[in-house]
Amino acid sequence: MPELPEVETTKRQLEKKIVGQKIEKIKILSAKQFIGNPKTIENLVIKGISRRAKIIIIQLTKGPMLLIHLKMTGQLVYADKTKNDKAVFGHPIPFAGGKTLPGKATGIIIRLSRGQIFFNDLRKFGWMKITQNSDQETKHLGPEPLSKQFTLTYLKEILSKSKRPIKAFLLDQNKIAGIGNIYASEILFLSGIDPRTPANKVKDAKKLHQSIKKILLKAIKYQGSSAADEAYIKPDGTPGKYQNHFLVYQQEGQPCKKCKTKIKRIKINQRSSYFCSRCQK
DNA sequence: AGTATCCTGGAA
DNA sequence: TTCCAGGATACT
Repeated sequence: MPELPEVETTKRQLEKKIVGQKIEKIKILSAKQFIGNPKTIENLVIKGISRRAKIIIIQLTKGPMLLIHLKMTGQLVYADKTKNDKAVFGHPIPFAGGKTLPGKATGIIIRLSRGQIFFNDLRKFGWMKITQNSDQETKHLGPEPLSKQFTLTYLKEILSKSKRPIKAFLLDQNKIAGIGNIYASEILFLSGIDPRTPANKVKDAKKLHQSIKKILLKAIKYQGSSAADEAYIKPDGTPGKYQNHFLVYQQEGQPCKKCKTKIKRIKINQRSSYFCSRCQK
């Protein structure tokens, strides 16, 4: 699930907690989700944490990095060490909202000097990967939409080269990195663009460019979206709040916030797309 | 450009 | 029982 705003929120919260801590032990419960030999990064110290598109990058002393992709249902939850879990690593500990960790979806546990990170992922699409060089995973990605590299000129240029529906186009990580299914719909509503419009037929690229930045910044401000089933929660175990501000996503049948027309849901490339047929042309 | 696939569970 | 879900890739 997590898209740029959720991954950015996760990165910011984790940063405050884990930088400077030593990785003591990695426990893998879901083998296919961990790529590399965990022993090679045990006893290394976390130097920093960053984000590229939807990938979290944890930098370690001596060079290696731990890359993490949450895919649809991944969560990274952090718990400080308490008297309860001091003795037994991986032993269930009480957590926010009456939950216990590890839970059924916990696939990987990283024990740090002063706490633990739980990687939970119901659908098991997410992964962690040890690498010396993140180029392989990031070189194909387009610019970060909130960076200076993402200019109006660039957007116009890539739009002109594609006939794909603009909704599918926005999900293409090679063009712009970090937008996912929630925010693609939100962005197009704010832009007043029908999601089926071929990319090269988009008239107001400037409006689209502004809307991409606006929506992503607003979603970061609200710490991401925890839609329906809490597939996404923040490292502190609590949900984000952008779902309380959805313009069209998951609003099928609800009145459009601008004109009261019922919001429609259609499939574009197998993915639900929400829009107002009156406001978006 | 489309479709199938990795997985699990909740809702219709 | 079928459909649906914040992602991305490997195929035809």
